[in-house]
Amino acid sequence: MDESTRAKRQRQRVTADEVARVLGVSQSTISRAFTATASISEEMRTRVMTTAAELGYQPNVIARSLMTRRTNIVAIVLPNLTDPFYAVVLDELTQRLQPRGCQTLLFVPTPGQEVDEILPTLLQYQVDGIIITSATVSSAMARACAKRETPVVLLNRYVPGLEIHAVSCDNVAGGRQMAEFLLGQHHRRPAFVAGQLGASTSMDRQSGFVSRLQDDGVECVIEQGGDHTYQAGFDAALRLMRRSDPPDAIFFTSDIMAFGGMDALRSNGFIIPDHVSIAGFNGVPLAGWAAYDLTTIRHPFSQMADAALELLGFGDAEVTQSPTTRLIHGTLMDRGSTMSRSPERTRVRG
Amino acid sequence: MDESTRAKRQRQRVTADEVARVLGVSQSTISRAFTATASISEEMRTRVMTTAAELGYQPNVIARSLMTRRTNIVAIVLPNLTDPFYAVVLDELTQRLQPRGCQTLLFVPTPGQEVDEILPTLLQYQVDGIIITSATVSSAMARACAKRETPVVLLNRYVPGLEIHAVSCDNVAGGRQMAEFLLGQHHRRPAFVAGQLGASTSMDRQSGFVSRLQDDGVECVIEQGGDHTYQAGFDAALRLMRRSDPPDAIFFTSDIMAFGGMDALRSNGFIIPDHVSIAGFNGVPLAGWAAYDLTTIRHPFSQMADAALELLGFGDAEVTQSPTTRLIHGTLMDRGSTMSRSPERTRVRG
DNA sequence: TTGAAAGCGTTACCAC
DNA sequence: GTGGTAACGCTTTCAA
Repeated sequence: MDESTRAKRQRQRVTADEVARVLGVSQSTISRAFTATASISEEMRTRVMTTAAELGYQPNVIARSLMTRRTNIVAIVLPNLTDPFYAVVLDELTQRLQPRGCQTLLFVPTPGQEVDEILPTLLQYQVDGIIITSATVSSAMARACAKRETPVVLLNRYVPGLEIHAVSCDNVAGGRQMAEFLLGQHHRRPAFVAGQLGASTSMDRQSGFVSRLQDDGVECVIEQGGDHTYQAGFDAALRLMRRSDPPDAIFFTSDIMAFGGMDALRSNGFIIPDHVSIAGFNGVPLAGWAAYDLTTIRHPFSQMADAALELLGFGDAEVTQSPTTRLIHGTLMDRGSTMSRSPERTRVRG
Repeated sequence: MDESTRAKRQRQRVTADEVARVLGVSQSTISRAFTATASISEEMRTRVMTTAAELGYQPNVIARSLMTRRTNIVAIVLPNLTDPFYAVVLDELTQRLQPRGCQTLLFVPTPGQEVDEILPTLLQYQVDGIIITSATVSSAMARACAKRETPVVLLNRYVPGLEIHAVSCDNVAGGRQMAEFLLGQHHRRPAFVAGQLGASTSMDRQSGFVSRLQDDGVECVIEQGGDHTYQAGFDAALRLMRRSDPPDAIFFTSDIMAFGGMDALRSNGFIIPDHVSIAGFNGVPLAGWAAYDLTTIRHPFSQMADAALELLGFGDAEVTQSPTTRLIHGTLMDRGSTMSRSPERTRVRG
């Protein structure tokens, strides 16, 4: 390399070559100084570090990852950021990744865009792992990732038979818990507001809820919400309460829909929980605030994040695992949006 | 490269070399097929693309960026994700970056960690641009970025004299707007709840608010909130209302604090806005929901995101600009958390 | 412990 | 329009 080329490069950014030239050592030595396990004398390391600091040299992780095949980047796919549920999930994951020296690369599919479409783009970034929330992938894509040895974890979704890791709240159990709770409060005309058609999370909550109600011979009205939005919950609640046989409790498949439902009802003169009990699913922080004080099934956010990273291979155990599904139980938060329909009596389970 | 080496690599991932070998063309040709502007025959391009698809080849953007010096990654620094304000900001930015072929790399400083500390780590990723929200950097760091020709934009903060791009809501003007509005509603004992000590956003809102009040000879109580959290707002509201001279309006420096304040007051028997008017600053979606129906200054989220990307050089204009500060006016959202203190009379401004 | 040299998977430049 | 070859900035053998 002649001097003019070097000068030109230097203007751009400081490289290991540059530091080596200044110190009169080889470029390999610079690399070693920045590798914890490399064999290098303590004296040399400090010399390198000092000069590096002076010149403002920082190793280029992009160039490094070409050799090491590790980018220290984990891709996270989220359907949207406006639902506080995903904000919590992203927060939990990022807080765990950063101390491990990993950063989060965000992918938000546009509405209607399948995860399968964006996965190739995502793989181009050579990420060390992929976390996909509230969506699934084709088995072909799952194989493509496996072939590249890029671990993938589905978060908040699982697909029986699909050869892929999955971590989810136990939605069936959650639905049952809520049914049990509402039955205990002597509700007799419960309704369930579903999310997107075909979304397994919502269907599982529904099936757990409905089947537990049926155990006690209680029928359940099913209302299609359409999607997991405030507005969808808002509309669904009004449709339900305008029926000739309005429910005495509404279980929304997600908190954000419950918030919409509560606002709709209150704006229309209904008192919660006196006129109707409201329950949600997620347990986002807002559900605990006084304005909503929403009874809900709280996702085990921390445990889910821990499990996801463990399955990605970021845990303490460095074992490559065969596709595993982890179902974690949520916690019912008994709050003010629900009340017993016969407060005088204490229900005795038999 | 001998055959055994090639076989080993092939098992890992498909490279351009591999596609070239299969097609019996040079590796350069593969590269050209994936470069829109490259000169290559249409026939060859389709042949390459077909084989690439069959083999599952996708260009390695990490290797590419080593040559092009573009990673198509923009770093976004956010203090936390639990405040819905940042969820909106992140959402707006990501939605604009993705269509431009750019992805978002997230950095969340741990509490107490300065942005200056994480900037070196961030720069190692060779990102094409950096957006820092609600924080600032030292002039030394700003110079370090400038030297590397990595554009930086401060979002929701600006530092006069610092050689760095900045985009912010006009906080002084916002404070004045709110003062004007509350005066128009005949409030006479307004209070302001500040955020973190020394945060320019909060101080600017305060100074605009207070100075406009003084124009009308109205005094303002200043309450230190401490930080931008629900709990801080909760506590501050109670302190204010327990004074011997409680305010008739409370202007919180951020929506999330106002939410806490409203919940605190309602839980303690206060009626909003009858007993006291509440106002916030940010205009997050939740502020518009019926549960809070909060009067607030809505940040010009879209324009701020547009401006930030433009200053990063992602706009239509490809001009490298000298450090620019863009102040954009917010919009006062007149909602139900505030009311006129003398509804009979229409105030006539003189 | 250190230096030289061979990759890592691309793009860019130069001939033809 | 295409092939060869030199970067890009690093890590990692292999000798010394």
